[in-house]
Amino acid sequence: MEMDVLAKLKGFLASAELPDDGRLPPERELAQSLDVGRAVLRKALATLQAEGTVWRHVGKGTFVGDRPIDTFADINAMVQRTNPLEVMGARIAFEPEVTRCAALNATGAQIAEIRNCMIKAQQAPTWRQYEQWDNRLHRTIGEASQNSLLLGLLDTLNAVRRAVTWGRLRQTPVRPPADHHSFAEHEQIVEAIADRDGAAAADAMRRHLRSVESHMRDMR
Amino acid sequence: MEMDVLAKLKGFLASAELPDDGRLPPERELAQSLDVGRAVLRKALATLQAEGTVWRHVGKGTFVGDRPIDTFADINAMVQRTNPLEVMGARIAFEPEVTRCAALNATGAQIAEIRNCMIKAQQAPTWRQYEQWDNRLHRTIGEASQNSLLLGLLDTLNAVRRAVTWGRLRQTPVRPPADHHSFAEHEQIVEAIADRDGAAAADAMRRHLRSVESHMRDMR
DNA sequence: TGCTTAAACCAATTCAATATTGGTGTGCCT
DNA sequence: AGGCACACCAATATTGAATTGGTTTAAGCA
Repeated sequence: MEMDVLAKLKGFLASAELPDDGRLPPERELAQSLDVGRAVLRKALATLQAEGTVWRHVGKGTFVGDRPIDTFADINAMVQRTNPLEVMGARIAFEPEVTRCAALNATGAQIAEIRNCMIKAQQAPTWRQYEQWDNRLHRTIGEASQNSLLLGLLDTLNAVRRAVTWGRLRQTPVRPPADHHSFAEHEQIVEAIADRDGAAAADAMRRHLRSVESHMRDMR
Repeated sequence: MEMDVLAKLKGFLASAELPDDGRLPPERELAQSLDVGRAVLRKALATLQAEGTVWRHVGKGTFVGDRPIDTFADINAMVQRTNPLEVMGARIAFEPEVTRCAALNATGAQIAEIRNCMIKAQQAPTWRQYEQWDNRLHRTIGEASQNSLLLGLLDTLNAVRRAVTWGRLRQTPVRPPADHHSFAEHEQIVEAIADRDGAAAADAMRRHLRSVESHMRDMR
């Protein structure tokens, strides 16, 4: 039998320069290069795969290194373990710092959109639409941080929040009152971001969320 | 002028059966259906969009309902969109606040375990084991926040971090030097938590992560 | 028999070309 | 002015062909 296809293969891996993603040529080409049949090459590749130095997938190819993790941040698990109080705690811990980054990195267009969301929220004729614009305001602040990972975490947080807060949508009054506490707080946040004042922005967001939290308690 | 294109459009929305994703026909078709020019239709659609009953995007179409935020709880998606610099930015924004919560809420047992992780990290004979204990230290701090949602977000952040930082494992020296900068920084963090001093804990963690970040830059 | 090779086929995936779609401008008409 | 038809653009969707790991089959060779 072909005595050491595996050794030959390892030699190839050592010598050949692989693209930065670690992909190595398809089986058919590689078999020709190494002057081996495909079946034998596959056996060697199988052992490499078994010992973890290589991973492969139909249609994608064969790669050296570790298989990319396919773990989802299980939002359902978080939802089951947490509660509205924790959600507010997490928001109070997290969002002010996101806001600080936003104040330092937001583009002019993003500041304009944040301000637009604020105005639309103030003018919202129903609570439904108010919350829609409020959500969008907070998320645009996340985008303005210019950090896609922070944005991803914020989205996760919001997904959990929506799942936890579900069902208890406010429908008591028809529309947010003109002196709704959030309006002034939103303005302070937007002002601080527009001023590029990170500390003030973080403080304003923290005050806003604390205010939301206390009103949540009042509602029960 | 066409007096009530908007009313006609709303009538269409009410009568016509939309596909379950809420997509409505493209502008050109819709204009013909309603027997209106595209420009006027666009004006009506613009108001609908402004009042939030509709969202639109180039290439996608026009949809009724809320714009779906492209929430990526998918860690792989986060990994692909982010980079090591963003990861450090997110850690610097997020972990200090988690540490603050930990200082306020940690149990005695958790403080003891955090301290234990710190000692084990100092004594680690290899970089591999050092990072293992370092990871566990940071995660125990997350547990000590007593907020399962914060912990979940921290886990997500760490999963992304591991995936992004993968492959560039340090192997230069055999073991962390005795005067490694992290050791003193870890002690400050643990002290502040043990003192129940939230602000000091957050500051210490922030200094620690900034230090890690600067050393990362030096490595290049 | 026992093992390899070559070839054909399959399903998952990628890739490139094409078609749609919202956004924008221009000229023409009333 | 304002409505309309038309042409263009950039972002997105869609489609079809090519690629790739996996599997089977048959032939070749010891």
